Amino acid sequence: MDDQTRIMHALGGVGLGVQGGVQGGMQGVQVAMHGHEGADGDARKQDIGDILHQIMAITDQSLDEAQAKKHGLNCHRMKPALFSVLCEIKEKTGLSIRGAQEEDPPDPQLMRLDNMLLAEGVSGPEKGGGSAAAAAAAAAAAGGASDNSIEHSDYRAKLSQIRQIYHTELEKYEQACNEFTTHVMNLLREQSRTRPISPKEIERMVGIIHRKFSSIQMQLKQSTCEAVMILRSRFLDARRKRRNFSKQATEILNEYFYSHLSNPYPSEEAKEELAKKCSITVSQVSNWFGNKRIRYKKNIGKFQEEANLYAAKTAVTAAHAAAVQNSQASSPSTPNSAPCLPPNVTV
DNA sequence: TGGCATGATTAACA
DNA sequence: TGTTAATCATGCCA
Repeated sequence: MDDQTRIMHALGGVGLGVQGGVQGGMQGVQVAMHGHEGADGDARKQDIGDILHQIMAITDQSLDEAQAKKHGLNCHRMKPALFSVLCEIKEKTGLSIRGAQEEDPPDPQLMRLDNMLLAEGVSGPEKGGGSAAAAAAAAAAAGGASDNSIEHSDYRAKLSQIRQIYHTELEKYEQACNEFTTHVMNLLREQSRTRPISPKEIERMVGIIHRKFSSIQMQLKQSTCEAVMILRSRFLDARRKRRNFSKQATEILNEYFYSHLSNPYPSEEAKEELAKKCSITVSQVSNWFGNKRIRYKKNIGKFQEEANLYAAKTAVTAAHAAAVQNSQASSPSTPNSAPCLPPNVTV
């Protein structure tokens, strides 16, 4: 590091390395201070040189010594002129540095995270404790399943919890960012009394701080998204929600299947009726019949026993119905009499 | 805990 | 659009 650069470093905290700027500045200092090049020019140059050397030496001194020296320099008669010229130099070079650091375009990853959090109802206005997408997904996944509402409310509660944590953390980050920014700005303002710091430089520093904090925020957003994804898969994935139908429902479906074995294709009306009886959805009935047909066809032998069982059951039911009908026809005055089963049928 | 049962999903097809 | 066939993922039981 050459002397001039060290001078500028000591003055501005930035290694400018712009020789023309420093030299021009030094001329400017002289012109500003004296307005002319006279006979005592050499002596004044020597004076400025002394000041600059004192400034340079500050960094090598102890705190107490430096403090005393700083006070002396602050009271020096040339300080205002030298300070304003150095500010001017720094402003010029600072602009050229900033030119190379244009505003970054919006990060696509951050945009994706923001969009997702918005869609899930984590960021933005609360959508009644959970997202519409989640509600739709849950409804589509479980249809009319009885425990759907319970699980969905559980999902909403968990999502709300994630949302709350996210906002608390976000608030903390913002507060920390503001506090840190204020702190740095105060420090810079304080330092601006002894070294040239332009408002634009402060602005740039604030930008750097904000960028650092937004990268931390991005991590928060990413982990929140992951949490939502896990929650979704845990609660809303239909395959995870598979529950065996009740024994009664399976019996009703099997009875229909085996009593229509020659054509096990229930009509839409029959499906609706079965769905109502079994407390399941029509599409669940369709799924059940689809699975049953293919599995029966694949292994008739295995299902034979079941088929016989349900055939017998159907026969009993039919006989029972017929008996009740006959009984009602012969003695209408005794509608509540015990069922009369055929002698060869055991229940 | 492994294996079977079973409900759901998906691609292909008529 | 409904069905088939394959497959997945979970539930259940010995």
